[in-house]
Amino acid sequence: MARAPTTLDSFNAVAEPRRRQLLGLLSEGERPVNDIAESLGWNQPQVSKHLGVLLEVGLVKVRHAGRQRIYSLDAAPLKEIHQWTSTFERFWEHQLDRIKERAEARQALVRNRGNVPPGGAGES
Amino acid sequence: MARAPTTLDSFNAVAEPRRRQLLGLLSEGERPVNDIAESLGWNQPQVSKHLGVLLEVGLVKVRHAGRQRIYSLDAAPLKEIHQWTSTFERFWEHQLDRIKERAEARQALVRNRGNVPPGGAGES
DNA sequence: ATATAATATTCCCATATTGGAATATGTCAA
DNA sequence: TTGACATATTCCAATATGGGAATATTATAT
Repeated sequence: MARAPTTLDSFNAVAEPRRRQLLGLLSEGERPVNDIAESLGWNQPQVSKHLGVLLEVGLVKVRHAGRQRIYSLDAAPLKEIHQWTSTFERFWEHQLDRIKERAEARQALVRNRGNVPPGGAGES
Repeated sequence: MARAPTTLDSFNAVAEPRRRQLLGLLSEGERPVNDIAESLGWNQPQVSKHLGVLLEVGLVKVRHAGRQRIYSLDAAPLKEIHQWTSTFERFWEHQLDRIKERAEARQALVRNRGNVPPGGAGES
């Protein structure tokens, strides 16, 4: 089996740094393709291809204006990613606290027994 | 050029649903490989391979315990993803508000002119 | 109808993937 | 040392990628 297509979901679509860059640009406002190409310094087909992926997963919308296609951000699918990462928030939120706790535990040992366990901080 | 390797960053590592599942399991506590394989119903080499990717991007840690390797979650790298998606939070937070606003604008037009313009807001 | 501008699509290449099967490595016990 | 358990690695197939170059499509103006 191969890797899941980038058009499968927003997790895969957004794994590509250039597509994140593209979304960042569109967060400033809607834009036609050539504008984007010039702003980012990419060539036009590459822009169209990346926009195609983003379109398939619903991260952008298109509006036809004459011969231009105006692309705009539709960030809703990012909500799923945000929510998924949120379920792990507690693991990095209290990281510093836990480090502090360990340091304090070592301090207590120093005060009680007068020596420092391996890898620990010295006494005050 | 090919797609970026899954071991490049957490964005790529986490694009695979099975790896998200694995992280979810590890969020309940550290576990040896065979335990994971049994819990998820995967075969052992697959578990080792996915753990290898997660290890390379720093999403898990290993501890050797006899012939077992106990893997544990290290969610810190997910913070970057969380923060990136947060950048777009305002776009989905006020989405319902904006839909409501458009609906109200149409209602106002109906009251004023007695008809509804196609799909959008007309003159004031 | 024709030329031109704006965008999308196709073809190609080098590379990486996931899963399965088989095998290798490492660690303990007797 | 030998055997058994726990885990990692290798080899394979099918598939998908992203970039470049060339080309096709679509829409406008004359």
